[in-house]
Amino acid sequence: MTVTLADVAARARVSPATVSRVLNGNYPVAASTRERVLRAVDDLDYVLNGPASSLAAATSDLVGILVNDIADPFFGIMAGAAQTQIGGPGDGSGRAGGEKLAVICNTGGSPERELTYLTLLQRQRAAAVVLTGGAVENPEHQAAMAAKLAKLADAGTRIVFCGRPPLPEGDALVAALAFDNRGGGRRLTEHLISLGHRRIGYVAGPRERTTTRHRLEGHREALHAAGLGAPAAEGGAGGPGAGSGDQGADGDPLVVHGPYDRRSGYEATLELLRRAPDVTAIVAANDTVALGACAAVRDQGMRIPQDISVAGFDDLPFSVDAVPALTTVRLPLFEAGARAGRLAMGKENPPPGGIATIAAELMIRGSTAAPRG
Amino acid sequence: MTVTLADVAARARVSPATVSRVLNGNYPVAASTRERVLRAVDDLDYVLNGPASSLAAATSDLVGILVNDIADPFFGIMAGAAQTQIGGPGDGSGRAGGEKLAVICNTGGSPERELTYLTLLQRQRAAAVVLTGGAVENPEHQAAMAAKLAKLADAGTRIVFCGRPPLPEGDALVAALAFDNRGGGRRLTEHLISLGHRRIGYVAGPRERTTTRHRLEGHREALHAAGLGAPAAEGGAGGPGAGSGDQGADGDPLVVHGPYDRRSGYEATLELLRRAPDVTAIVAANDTVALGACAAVRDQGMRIPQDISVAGFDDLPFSVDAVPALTTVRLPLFEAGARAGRLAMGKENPPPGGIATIAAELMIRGSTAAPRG
DNA sequence: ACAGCCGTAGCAAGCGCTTTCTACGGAAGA
DNA sequence: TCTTCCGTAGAAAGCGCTTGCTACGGCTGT
Repeated sequence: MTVTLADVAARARVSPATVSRVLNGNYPVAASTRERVLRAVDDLDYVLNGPASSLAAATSDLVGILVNDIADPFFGIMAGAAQTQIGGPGDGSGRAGGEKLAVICNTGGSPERELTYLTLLQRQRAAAVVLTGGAVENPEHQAAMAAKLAKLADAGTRIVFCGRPPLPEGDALVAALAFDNRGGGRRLTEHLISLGHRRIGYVAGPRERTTTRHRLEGHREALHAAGLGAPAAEGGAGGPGAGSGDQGADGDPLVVHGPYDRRSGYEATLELLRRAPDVTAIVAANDTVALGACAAVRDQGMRIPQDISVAGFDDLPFSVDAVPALTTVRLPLFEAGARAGRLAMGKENPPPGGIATIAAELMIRGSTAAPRG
Repeated sequence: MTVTLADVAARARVSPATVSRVLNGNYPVAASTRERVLRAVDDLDYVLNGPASSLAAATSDLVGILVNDIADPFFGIMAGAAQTQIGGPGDGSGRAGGEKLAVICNTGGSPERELTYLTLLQRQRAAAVVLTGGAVENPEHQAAMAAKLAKLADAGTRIVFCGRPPLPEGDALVAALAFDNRGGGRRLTEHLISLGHRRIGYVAGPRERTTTRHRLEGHREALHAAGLGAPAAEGGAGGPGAGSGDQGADGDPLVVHGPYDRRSGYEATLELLRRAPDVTAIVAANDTVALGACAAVRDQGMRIPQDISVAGFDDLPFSVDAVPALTTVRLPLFEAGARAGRLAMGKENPPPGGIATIAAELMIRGSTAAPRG
């Protein structure tokens, strides 16, 4: 039923070995023979059997891209950009050789699924794996990840981090592209402070996430530098047994944690406004959350930015269209994703030290202004 | 270096066949033996070799999901939902059996890449393929797609369409979930007409796209029904050699085509306003385009909806947060994606006739209102 | 007590491809 | 003219797993 290499070989009157070599193009084959083989391939409509090929060659052409939530453009943009460098033609060069299949895996932010996907990828002998987004800061999980990644790495899989810091036990085998979340967070809050804000609410992302922590730390750095610091809750690996409440278990009433979604932004903002009616600005963990925050502020009958300023993070495409346009921190998601893709393909050399920090740029727009006289 | 089935077998003092059967769980194995094997697997940290397994079993656990643009939440939501039903655990049942690896492939809307991915998937002997989004209405491409899909289908790959109509030569092997784009488009325009609008501009998606055509047809149906029809340009497979201009080559000056992105919405709206300064409403091909349209309207110094109404399509998450909130047509993207995933997994029976139409719901919000007296 | 079964486990034959090693013919060098 | 070498093609040995078929006890039925 299905056409095999041998069928093609028979039709081209050559040996299977020759057909394989023509297809892989890594061995000298006379032009006339090649042509005959190619014609046979065409005539028979032959399609290589991937599993068989991978088995024999001990490598596959799969590249995994792990994301927390593919419905979120933050990840969609990075994943799409990475795929640009990995799969299909489209690089204009026609049916180029480096054809790989990019596999986007949606972990939903769950550590178990992350590990499961890594196993699945290991099972497929993936050529490379790109890990995007923030990592979960759970020692146990991190250890499991490190072990798994080490195993993948020495099975020949290239590992690339994109927008997340490398694991503590970072081995030299990985390349990492980390966003300057801390610096971006700091500059954003500095901007607010320079406008005259003194009481700033912060809608943070989920706890135990590097991204969440770094952005929040940047925020606090700015606050402290301006002498506005809340009780310092920094350093250490987070207080033990902080419970799961959204309440500022850090002891800081001006910070509320929640998932990275609109609803969380809405509710956390309401909570913040209840706790501290005197806040004049709200910083959200990301743009999506900021949108929810804006809605909440508006529903409370306040105007942005006259009554209260709101800022986001990421500069997703829709942020410029918010009304007023959202002040935020721009992360070059597409560029970073593309670079990660290139790194995964071995098309680009890893940065010195294996890790590069990607700058974040403050985008000042209409949603922030000086507090009312 | 790498642990193989045989190693596990040796350690468990059984034959490789037995280990395989324990792992696949499709053959009776005594409990005690199973336990011994499982322990050996654990001890050795064994990971199945996917390619070898796929080769021997002539099936793989890959499921492909084709999307036009993964950075667009429209696709991200569907893909994520589908993956929910396909990959990883997370269904609460722990390491269930039906573990599959969902592969999201980003075609960028390009026919060639679509075909390329299908070939790659065919090469991997994918268990199923989910095609999302509108199809390109190019006879040649459609024929190629039909041929490719037929080949996939009789290689045992399940084919599911999600949010796109099945191919003309629809064989019974596929299940299709089609959005009621035409009906949604019609109701949206009817709503505008009922508010009193008579001159309605339309920012359409790219030509040669089923989605674009259906939404536009719905719009025109409503117009005609109200006796507002422009020169009827319907039926037929589109005028030949219409050139590539954005201009209303259909002959309808109130319609401008462009890609499904914000920028296109912005520019097309400017063009529309120039051509017909008397329009009182603008319907966009989708929400993203609508955001661009809103920006353009605002930049022209007009207010929404007092001076001009704007409507979108899809009801993406950010639409409710636009200011004013966007009137649009809600498509149950998540539900459809999940259902497609289930269909792909064979967890759900295909709808009668193989094709189901998914209803679109009109969401009336603040961006549309009666035109100024 | 013996034939016949059922429940389990092993044997061995591939699955379709890659790749090392060998072979062969002709061109170039001696 | 004979040897050497290069360019090119074939033979064959796996890659690690699945699975049809066979084999072997102990149970049941008569």
